[in-house]
Amino acid sequence: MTKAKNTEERILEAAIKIFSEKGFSAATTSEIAKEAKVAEGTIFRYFPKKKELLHGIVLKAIDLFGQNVVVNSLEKTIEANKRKDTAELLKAIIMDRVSLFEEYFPYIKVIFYEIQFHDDVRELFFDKIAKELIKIGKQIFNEGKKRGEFRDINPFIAARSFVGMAFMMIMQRQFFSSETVYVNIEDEIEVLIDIFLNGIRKC
Amino acid sequence: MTKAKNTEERILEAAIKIFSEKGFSAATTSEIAKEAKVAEGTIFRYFPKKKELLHGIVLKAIDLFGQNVVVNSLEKTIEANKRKDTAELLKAIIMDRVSLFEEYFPYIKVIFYEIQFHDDVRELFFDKIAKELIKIGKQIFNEGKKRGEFRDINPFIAARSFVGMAFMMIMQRQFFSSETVYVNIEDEIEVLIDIFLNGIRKC
DNA sequence: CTCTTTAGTGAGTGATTACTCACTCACATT
DNA sequence: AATGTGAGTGAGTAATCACTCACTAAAGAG
Repeated sequence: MTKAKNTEERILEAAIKIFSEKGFSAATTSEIAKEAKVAEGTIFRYFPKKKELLHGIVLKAIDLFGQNVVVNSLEKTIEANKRKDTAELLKAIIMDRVSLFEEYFPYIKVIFYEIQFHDDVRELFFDKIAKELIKIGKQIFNEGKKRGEFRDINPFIAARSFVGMAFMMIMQRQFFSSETVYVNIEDEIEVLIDIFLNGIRKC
Repeated sequence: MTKAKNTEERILEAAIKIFSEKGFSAATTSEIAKEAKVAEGTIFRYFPKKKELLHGIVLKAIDLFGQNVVVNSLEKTIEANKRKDTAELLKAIIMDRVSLFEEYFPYIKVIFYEIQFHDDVRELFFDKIAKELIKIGKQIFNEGKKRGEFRDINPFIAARSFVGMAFMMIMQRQFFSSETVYVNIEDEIEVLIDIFLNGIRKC
């Protein structure tokens, strides 16, 4: 039982590694088996089809997301909102999640890229992650709006814009870090938040 | 000769279609052949390896980009900057490129996906497209800065942020259009520009 | 100790893949 | 009319793929 759980975990971790390196289609089950140090047949005991490995990854990501992002950030939102202004709150939330984001980047990468080819992945992602993210975003945004800090901007577009800014930063850092000038990631995030909040703030 | 050029074109167009639908690895040369209405062997006369099809697509995208974006937008930048402010200029440039963007979305999709797996694609993209985009972005930004319209923000981060906002919008529209409320794309872009310019503007 | 169960194995399999090559045939050249 | 050329063909091939299954080993139950 303990051994079994361990094996399944090892297979999933290997799958995440290989999928994020090569993409779902280019990854082979034999390579995943080698990485997980199990026989190829063992994979199919736990995941009867290759695609179920992908589902396993998405489900694990949803789980991790639920643990680390939703609960935690909502708590902080409510707690910190009593003392600080929205800018500082947002900054605190994002900064707190930078390392988490980098740690789970392989998951993000796999989900983000395979979303376009697999409808089931897309639906899972949207229902379990995107909706929650949108909810949190709107919540924070509406809080600031109520206090008169923000202008009257569609909160969905605002939240999506910020995610896009952050996403592009991560992408550039991942793929073109050597070609572009290096800036400390915390400094960069401060700039992002600065641009974004100024963008939606009354002034 | 004319027939030959036609064949190569047809193969490339079929490849773009299939690659953007399934990704490079999941796409098969036989399917591309069927789509292009040539024998499978014909593909390998023009593109000896499957991967050269991918290169062909990237090169074609670079070509289209050079024709439609770089030259055109730089001209417009210089010309329009004499009368309008940066907000209007930016709006004009983006609006003008929306339909172009949607038309060439399969190219963008393929390049964006494969960039992470193929160093050669990455280098081509960076040298021929990203550098130009950064240059244009900086140019527009510095123009506004010189006039005292903008605050002192790293122009690279600013430009990248805007691209990220737009990119996320396109992504959401492509993959989650049915799940989210539909807003006219022109209105959305106005919001994006509004947030962005407010974000970098002095006030 | 025997029997049952169950996790793990890896050689084997049919299907599919990228790629080859001997071939065709509509032309142009002589 | 005879010959040469090269774009286009598609059956063929070796390699590789996801997936299967008869098996082993270990451990727990009786």
